[in-house]
Amino acid sequence: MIPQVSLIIARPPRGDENPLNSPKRKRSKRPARSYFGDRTIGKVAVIAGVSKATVSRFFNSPGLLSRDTSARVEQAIQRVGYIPNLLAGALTTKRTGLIAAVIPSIAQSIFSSTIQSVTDALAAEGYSVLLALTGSNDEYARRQVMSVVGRRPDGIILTGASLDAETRAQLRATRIPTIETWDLPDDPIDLAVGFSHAKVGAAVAKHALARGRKRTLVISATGARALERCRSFTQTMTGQGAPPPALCTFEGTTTFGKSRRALAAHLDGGGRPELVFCSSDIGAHGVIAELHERGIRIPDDIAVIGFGDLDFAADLAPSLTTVKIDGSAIAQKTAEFLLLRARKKRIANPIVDIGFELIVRSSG
Amino acid sequence: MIPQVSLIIARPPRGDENPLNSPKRKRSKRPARSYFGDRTIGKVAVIAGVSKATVSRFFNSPGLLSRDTSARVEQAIQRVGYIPNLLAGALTTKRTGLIAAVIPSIAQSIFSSTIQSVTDALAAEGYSVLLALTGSNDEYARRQVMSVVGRRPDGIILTGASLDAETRAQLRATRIPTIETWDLPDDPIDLAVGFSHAKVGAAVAKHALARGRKRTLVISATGARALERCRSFTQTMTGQGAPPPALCTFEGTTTFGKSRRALAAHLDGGGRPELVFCSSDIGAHGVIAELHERGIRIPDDIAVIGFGDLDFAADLAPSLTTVKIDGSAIAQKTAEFLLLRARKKRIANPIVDIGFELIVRSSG
DNA sequence: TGTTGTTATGCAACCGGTTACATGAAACCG
DNA sequence: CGGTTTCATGTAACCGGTTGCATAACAACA
Repeated sequence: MIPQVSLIIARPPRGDENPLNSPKRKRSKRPARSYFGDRTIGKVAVIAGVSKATVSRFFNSPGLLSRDTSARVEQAIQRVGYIPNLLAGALTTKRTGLIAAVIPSIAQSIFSSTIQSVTDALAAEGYSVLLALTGSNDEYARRQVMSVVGRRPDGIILTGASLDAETRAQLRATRIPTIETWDLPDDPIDLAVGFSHAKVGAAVAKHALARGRKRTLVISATGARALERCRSFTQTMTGQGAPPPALCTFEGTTTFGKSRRALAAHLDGGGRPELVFCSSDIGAHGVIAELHERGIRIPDDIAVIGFGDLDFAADLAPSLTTVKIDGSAIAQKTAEFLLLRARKKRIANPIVDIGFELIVRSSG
Repeated sequence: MIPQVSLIIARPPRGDENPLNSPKRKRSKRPARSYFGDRTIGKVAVIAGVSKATVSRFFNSPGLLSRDTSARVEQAIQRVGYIPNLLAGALTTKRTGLIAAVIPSIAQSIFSSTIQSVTDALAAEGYSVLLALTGSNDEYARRQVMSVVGRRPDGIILTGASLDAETRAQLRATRIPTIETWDLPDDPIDLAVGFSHAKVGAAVAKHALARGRKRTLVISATGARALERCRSFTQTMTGQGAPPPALCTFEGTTTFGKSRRALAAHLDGGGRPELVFCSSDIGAHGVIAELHERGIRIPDDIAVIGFGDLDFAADLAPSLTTVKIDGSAIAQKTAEFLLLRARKKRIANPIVDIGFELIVRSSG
């Protein structure tokens, strides 16, 4: 009894008059109202004079309801301004309608248009995209991924993030459909849609050699994939008797300025490459600007090759020779895979090599 | 006693043989297993020999548990490989830890770095970002926003999207903290962090006039904000006796190529502006490229002014005169606002003008 | 008219957590 | 040493939906 008294004293929240004689008053209502107050399916049901189940069916299997009921429910929904709580539904159905996109950065990233396409494609099917930015810190990436898993997405798209073996194993253990894109890992977690960075490096090297350019410079970010292209470029060049390429790298994302200054430093240091291979078109753009400034002719004195075939590549002067990756094809295949998994269909070939194309324009 | 027996009989988990004599068999188990199977808080609790509540407290108020219990729970978590289901928790707490970012596009958008910063800042507090891409279609934007609301985010960040009055009203009615960024609407939904596009247009116009340039060309995307800058630029110019600026617009996002071709067309059509004002640095970049091609001197013959102070602006040749918006300050204030709202603190000044800066470099 | 389907709905048991309140044990106090 | 706190934990009622099963009302059929 005494605790009861102390309880009454401790709780004079709102109006609450008349708390007398309720010998075993059960839990008073929870405090934290959601912003939605009581605009729930239950309220709609009461107003429409039907059960919660019927309102639920109004949304999920409208065909079951009679014309009359359907109309009453619809009215009630309007009156209340009801918007279904997708979280609550997801708890039962085990389908959150969430797709996680894990990506190092969205600011001027080569991947962002892929994410854009995937998001568009999936939005049409009612999915929303959860964004997880990993930066280039591995430990941080791990935490981001685990946090994402806690939200039980229906799918995870990994793009450009490098995860350690343990995180990959944990991810596999969740059994969440996972798609690695823009790469073809040796040991995929689940599905993969990408291309071989090694082949890209080799193809560019062969092109350079075919044009008789042997002294080369690589300007690259330090991402694992960019370095892989660089490695195979180097290997192919030296394999054909060319001298090992010079290498300038920088941390983080590629920018126009970083790349431009990298080239400037190299030239000032006495470097005289016949060809510069950049890890991104953005970098190539910076290189072209610097060469222009110095009055060096492209490609006669120095050829330039980029990566990505970004929207401006064809419009540069000279137009940029680069490697085109069909990002929207990756996006499309990725969306398709996710939908197949959602429908529990078998996927015959879970690893898709989307290929790439060396687009030879005037710069090299 | 009987329930015990029936329980034993009723549960021959697999193989479902022997369904005899269960007169009122209760609901068989639900079909759709989640990917996580039964790795739930309940399982952990059983293994650790405690109640679900205790496991929950292990995560949410670890201080309450005894050293011993805490250790046992932790072990059980490890053994099970348990990852808490944030959705389930959110249902009770009414805090989803989700922040929705509504934005027209992330591919090469001036806003994407703001989203990036906000995401980083909020990730540290345990929030995840839900991405909603609206495109430039109003109806589509409306649907995206409503779909987002169904997920009950703890906050909504509106950037660059234009919503009709009804959608805005609905959004206000949800009482979800909403921040409009990169703009200062007349009638904000809730909070706003931005700057006046009209003032930007006016400032650029005054700068042009101060340098004696009267014949101008505006190359702009058709977004509401870009047009607003254009409008006030025009008004200020004509107000000072200059002729009305010529105007080239294009739909969708600004690209290097679109902008470059727009200028080319204008010049070919006989236009002879003294200054070109672009709605984006990307566009200005294209303009500079075209002027270079034609051997037109910048800024002596034609000056160029951009918008955004993107990372390459200072590195162009000539370096680009542009309007700098402190996107990370917007992001920081936005994150701060959201956290304040989450903690139910009062916000003294809900509309923040972050200002802008005209950065005069060599191009104009 | 009794039987058997259909249809449209309601009932209530979940989903996987959180948390107000209850409880038992140990610590503290005069 | 009885009474009061404090501490650690358990119990069970939610959160807001979904859905298997039951049922009532009718139509169709023999």
